[in-house]
Amino acid sequence: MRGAILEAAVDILQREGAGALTVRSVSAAAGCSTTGVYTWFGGKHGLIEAIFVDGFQRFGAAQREVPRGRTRRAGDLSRYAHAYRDWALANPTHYMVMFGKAVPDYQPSEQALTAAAETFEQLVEAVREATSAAGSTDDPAEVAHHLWASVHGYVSLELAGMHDAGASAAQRDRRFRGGIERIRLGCGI
Amino acid sequence: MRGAILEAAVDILQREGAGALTVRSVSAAAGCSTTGVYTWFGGKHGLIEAIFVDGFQRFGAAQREVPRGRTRRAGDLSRYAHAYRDWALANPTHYMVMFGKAVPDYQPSEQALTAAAETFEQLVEAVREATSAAGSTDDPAEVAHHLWASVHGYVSLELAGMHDAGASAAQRDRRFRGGIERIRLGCGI
DNA sequence: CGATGCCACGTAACAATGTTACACCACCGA
DNA sequence: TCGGTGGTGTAACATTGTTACGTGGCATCG
Repeated sequence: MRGAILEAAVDILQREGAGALTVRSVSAAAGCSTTGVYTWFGGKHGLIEAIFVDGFQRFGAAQREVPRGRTRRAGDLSRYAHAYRDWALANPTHYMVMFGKAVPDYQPSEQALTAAAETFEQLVEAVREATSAAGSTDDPAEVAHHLWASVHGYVSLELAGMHDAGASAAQRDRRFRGGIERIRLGCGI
Repeated sequence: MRGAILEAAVDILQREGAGALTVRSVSAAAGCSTTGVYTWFGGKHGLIEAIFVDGFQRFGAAQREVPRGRTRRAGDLSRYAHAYRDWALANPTHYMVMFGKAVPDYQPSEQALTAAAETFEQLVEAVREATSAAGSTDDPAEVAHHLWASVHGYVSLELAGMHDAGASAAQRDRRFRGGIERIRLGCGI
């Protein structure tokens, strides 16, 4: 039952948005009564938390599926960036629950943030190999945080619609590719 | 009356968060009935839109108050970045309404996004001077978007609590300063 | 085998919220 | 003076999160 509720909740979130994610709609889609959400998740807050953690697990799984070169080289990181953006664009509402306060008054618990941090650790590990291969002395965790923040910034602005009005998908793709280059090499000023 | 309602709404948003921003609470704080929100803003949606536009106006004003050097040099941009972060940390809920989908089912209208774009134009102008001073041939709009996205990414992750658990304010400040350097010079891999 | 307790579940209710219908009243032009 | 227009308040409605209470099935134990 717990799995069915969570699955229904994620499905509604993806298809109809955060505003349609109500206890009644979820329980109806899961085939139970509203009380089911309370017995299994303690309330809507707990359900959102489960969605949050589930999102980072799916997100981390998508990152792990990024094909790796024989030896980790700098260019490989652009594949992570594209995989990051692809997942976010494919799951925009889910992404916004994880990063954008899409649900008012929801604050992830310490455990939930720890689950998120585990996903981040994957990136740190990849960066660690890349920095050592590139002979850099930078702290991998700081570099990883920088990559995460920069890519998240691009994705977040894109999801918020903060683009030139009417930018096509191809234009957005090109802008993101240029962004990856600037993340790697600096902005030139 | 319209100004009183908007002022009350922003005040509640800042002090109690997006979850406490209800039509009744706003109208009570503004000293009118719930109908007032409908006569002046057409509903909660219109009120949020007004808050959105108001936020970008305040945000743009804060950016314009950044002291400028005699000639715009590259280093000046770090002052913009710090002003950006300072405003966001001082107005976290307002910032999240503008960028983070803090209110479910709210999608900024074309006009609202245009108002946001005007604030962005200020940054483009500043970048234009800096790129020409630095002899760069990059498109200022692309560089400005890159700066915006990168700084927004740092700020957004910080507001979302995506940090090492228990990072102090000083540690967060230092991380952001390092981030600005990496934005300018690249991440090293 | 029968009794007992526990746990999942549903029904129904409650408070809060966004929204709307309707009446009221001040003001203004004819 | 009269009619109308527009801002205002009251009250109601549908929806949402939440909880109290009753029910039934299932395991455990005498």
